[in-house]
Amino acid sequence: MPTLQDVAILAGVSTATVSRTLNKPELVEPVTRTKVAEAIKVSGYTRNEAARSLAMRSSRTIGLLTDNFASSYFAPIMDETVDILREYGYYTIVEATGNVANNIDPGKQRRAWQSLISRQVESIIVLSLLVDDAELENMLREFPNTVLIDRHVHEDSNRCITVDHYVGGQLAAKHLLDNGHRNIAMISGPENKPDANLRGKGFIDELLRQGCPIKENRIFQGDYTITSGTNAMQQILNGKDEVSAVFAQNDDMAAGVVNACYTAGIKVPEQMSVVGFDNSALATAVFPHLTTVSQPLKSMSHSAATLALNLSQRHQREGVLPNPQTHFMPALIERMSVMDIRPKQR
Amino acid sequence: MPTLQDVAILAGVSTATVSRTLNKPELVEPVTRTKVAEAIKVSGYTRNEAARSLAMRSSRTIGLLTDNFASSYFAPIMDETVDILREYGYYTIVEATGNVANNIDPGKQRRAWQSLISRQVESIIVLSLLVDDAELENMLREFPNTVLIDRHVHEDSNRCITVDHYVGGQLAAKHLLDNGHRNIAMISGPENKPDANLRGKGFIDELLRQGCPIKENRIFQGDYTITSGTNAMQQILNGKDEVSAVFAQNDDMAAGVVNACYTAGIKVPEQMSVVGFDNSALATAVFPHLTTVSQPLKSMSHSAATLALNLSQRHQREGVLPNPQTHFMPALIERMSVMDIRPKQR
DNA sequence: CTGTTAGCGCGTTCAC
DNA sequence: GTGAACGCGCTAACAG
Repeated sequence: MPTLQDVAILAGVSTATVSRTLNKPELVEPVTRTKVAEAIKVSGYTRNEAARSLAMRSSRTIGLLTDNFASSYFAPIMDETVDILREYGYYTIVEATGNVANNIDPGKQRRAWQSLISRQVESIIVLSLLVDDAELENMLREFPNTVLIDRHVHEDSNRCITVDHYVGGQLAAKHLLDNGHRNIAMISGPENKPDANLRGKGFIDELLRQGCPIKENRIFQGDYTITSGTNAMQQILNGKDEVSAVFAQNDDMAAGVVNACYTAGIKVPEQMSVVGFDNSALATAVFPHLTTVSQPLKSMSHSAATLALNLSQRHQREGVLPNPQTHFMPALIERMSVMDIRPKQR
Repeated sequence: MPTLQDVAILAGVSTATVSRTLNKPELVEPVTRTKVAEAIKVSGYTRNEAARSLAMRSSRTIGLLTDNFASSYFAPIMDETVDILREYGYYTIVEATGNVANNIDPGKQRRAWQSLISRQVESIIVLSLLVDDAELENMLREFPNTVLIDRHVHEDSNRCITVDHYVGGQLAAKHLLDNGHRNIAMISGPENKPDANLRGKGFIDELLRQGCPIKENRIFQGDYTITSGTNAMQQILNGKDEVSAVFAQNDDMAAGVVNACYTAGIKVPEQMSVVGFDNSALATAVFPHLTTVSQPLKSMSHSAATLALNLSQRHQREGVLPNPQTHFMPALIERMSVMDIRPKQR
């Protein structure tokens, strides 16, 4: 690997000049500029970011901490964030804790996080459902330049991107009610997850408010996995309870619900309506395409990136970007999995 | 951020000693060792990987280049590879080119790749369907320490992990034939992709070999997306051609096929059998669960990681690992989307 | 506009 | 077993 030094000699200038043509070309004579450019080309020089970071006391990189690549509902956020950050000349390094659903390993979480810090990231965006609250608190304390997406540990709105899951739950309830459903079941996400709890609470409250309280025995526990959705639905079906609609607190479980229905010979939406949550890739992969509650991932990514940038060293130099929106509202996406069962009027 | 220096002062020793206790603890007196450990703890020291890379002339990191996080069939490979590499004390830094299906941007590809190189990765694992062959050749030339997963540009088996797609196609054909299907259609992947072509060729050849050649007009062009599967299947259905089974060259398209069927009131597998390819997460999300051809992703990841390690600087020092298997065979996973239509025997 | 010089934080000889 | 000194590749003053 050729170094700045090599290029300098080749171009017959000093290393400082090469560095300048690379970083502040306007400060260097056009003639030497091309001379240097030439030397860079023929030598195949690539700058050493490690050395650069050291010298600048700034890595110009931000870290993204996620659970795992395979089951991330948030893959679109990752793509978007990386893109935005790159526009601002920032690197993103993404680390996965390797946690999968119920198999979480705090050791790996910490190592992944440590790895980001030792790479001198200027801030960290946490995009994880599986790092628990206590651990998150620790991370926040040890490394304050942290932006949380959809986690509520810290109340500083400068560090948290949030979505109103409660409203999301309400949206789901309203939609079902509007379509004439009265016998409604719900499949919850993991018990200890605030987002899941909020979705449930919004749903239940709205049902109650509209005079159609949900029955206790129509609430089933799931854990956001497809199979948990399938299992819950089987219970519902076996119960011989006359349910006409189900709200699954995420799309994976909703897909499981659809599976259970068809396996049992129940048609969706003709005999069973289902509403999901997240508007994940699955929603348009299964039949029928899922009516679901979507989060504005793109906007959220943008805010997260902006917040991370503002927290970084850039802050002190080029000034901060205007503070972006941090609280977002979900929206109901109407597709094919809910049927209007109101009596036809003529 | 505290530095080695800070720790040294705090512990009342030299920086060299701190460095040693960190990297070669056996060379330092137990007493001072604990003294240093203490100082590290109270100061909250984290080592600066940038400085370390510089001094060691080695980053101990390998790069993973992929298309994007959102639509990657290879997410499991990424998770697995990162895990393995970490076991060997190696960092993985993953970059996405941001390319999506038909929207590929060579500029972004190159930037993502450059970014890896400037971070001094010791080798690169390419896990991409969307970087084209010519570009791949360039990368290989400029940076030879590259491992290719499921791409065949370079014939060096030390650098290529391959899967036998041809055999995969055969497997799909055999399975359909074994279940009594004779009127079979196929939906191809992108035209210019060798993997897709091979899957198709294996399928067609096997059908021919068993005396049941596929009709020209039963081959439809897709592009690996769900909607392309749906569209192709609609054509098949509209054609009033008596097809009893469809082979989709990947699971996404197979999901699209199932969608089209149910939309048209055709039951899968009762009225239409379908076989997919990849054994992706989708395969067990849709109804019915897809019978599909799977690639041994875990083994492939292991090989890729090993190859990357052997190519890295580690090579010259600690010696290389035994060369792993590089060519893999797919397997048919039987689930619920194919029906046996052979006449019942008594 | 360009060259000289001095570190950034760490690993590594080489003396002691 | 430990410390002093040097250098990795680069940027950032400061002169000129």
